[in-house]
Amino acid sequence: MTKETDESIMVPAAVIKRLPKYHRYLEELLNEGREKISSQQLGEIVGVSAPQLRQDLNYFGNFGQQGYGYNVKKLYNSLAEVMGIQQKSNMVLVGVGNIGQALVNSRDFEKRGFYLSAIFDTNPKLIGLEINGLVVKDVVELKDYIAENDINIGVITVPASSAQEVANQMIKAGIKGIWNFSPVDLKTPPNIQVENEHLTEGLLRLSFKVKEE
Amino acid sequence: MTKETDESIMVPAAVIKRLPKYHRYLEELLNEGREKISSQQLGEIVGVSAPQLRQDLNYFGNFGQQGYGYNVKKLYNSLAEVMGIQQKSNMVLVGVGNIGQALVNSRDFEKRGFYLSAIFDTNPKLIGLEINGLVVKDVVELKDYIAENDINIGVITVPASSAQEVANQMIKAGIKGIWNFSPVDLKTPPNIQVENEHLTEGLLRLSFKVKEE
DNA sequence: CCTCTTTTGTGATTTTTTTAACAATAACCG
DNA sequence: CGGTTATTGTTAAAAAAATCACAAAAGAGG
Repeated sequence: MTKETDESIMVPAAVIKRLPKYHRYLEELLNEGREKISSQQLGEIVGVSAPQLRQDLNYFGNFGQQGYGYNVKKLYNSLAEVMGIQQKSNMVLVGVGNIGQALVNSRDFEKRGFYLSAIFDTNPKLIGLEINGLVVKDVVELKDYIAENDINIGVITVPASSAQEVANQMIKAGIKGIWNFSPVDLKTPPNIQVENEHLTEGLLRLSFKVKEE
Repeated sequence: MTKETDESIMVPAAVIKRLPKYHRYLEELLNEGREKISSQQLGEIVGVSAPQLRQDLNYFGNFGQQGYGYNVKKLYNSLAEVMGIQQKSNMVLVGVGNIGQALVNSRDFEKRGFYLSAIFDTNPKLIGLEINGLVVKDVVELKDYIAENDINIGVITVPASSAQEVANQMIKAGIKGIWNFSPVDLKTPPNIQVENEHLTEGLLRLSFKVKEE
């Protein structure tokens, strides 16, 4: 009955992009105490068509039940598992500047199982400083720290000029994924996953659309 | 010779998404003193195929010259114009929390012509405080400020619970575009442009890809 | 326990996006 | 100043993504 969760079938990037959104809205529904939902209803809430939603979900398994719909809790948990946020993961952050500090202070991601384990910088004025319970370490310790502490995600919030160098060190130390806030497209081997938050690009796209209107 | 810059031909979202990247790499090339470049070469640098690059650019005009390629400076300026960053625009920011403060302090976008004109919050402890040259105003002043000061972009960095309310006020006051950092999909009329920076979604996508590998 | 209704999962179709191919055009060089 | 080469702009083909449509399955109600 259950579809092969085999990696052999490549999941389209467009589908991956929508997964977190499904997860977010399901969380809301769960908090509202909603028990079941149809693809039609969930699609309307999320802003995708019902068939698309069903097709997206079916890349990962058959989570629904004909004549009934989807159980909200079950689907929420299934998606969490698909995205790998059932088992917690540890992160390090390099670059305790503006955005870096904002991330350290907010730690919004901890409630989704992403723990910030240590933070690093090169600036001697910052090293040793405590920010929201974490002491800024010297970036020279980065490589050893990653290797010794089961870290699989690295957050890069350094200026463009040093982003690639930081990424290289993380990769050498065995990191699996990089969450990159530097306005740089990192050069990485294919087994290293990168997700970019190129904020300025977002603003430029907005500007284009505003002008277009 | 020049193609119609008519809005009648809808520009695909996929194309819009790539424009800022082209712009960024052209800026680099310009700084390196590069004078001309072929679609083949630029495509390799940016990471898109040469035909795609040409087709993308041709949505907006014929910027190249056969047998020569593209003049870097000319193309850079043309793209800047396409994206509407030739004329400066003024922004307001609401929500002087972690990310809000980071944006106010860095002001990375000012060098691209986006000026932060005023910042707002509801927290009495923050109102009156000066951050990087800007005094935090009470959010009750928001509507009048926007209406009176030629503001066309609003930055939302408030918690999810108040994001929609802030957006509503901005829209009522006549804003054109919203750069939204709240983990919420804002409900807006079709003439209002929204660009979301849903950071947590990025991290979840990364998690998925890391797990998949 | 049978019929009717709901709603999924999925194969077929349409639309969109990307890639390929090439004719047209301009620079370059002797 | 003409031939050769480079490279665009654009049309056509291929690939990818989204939508449609419907058979199959499960629940609900009598």
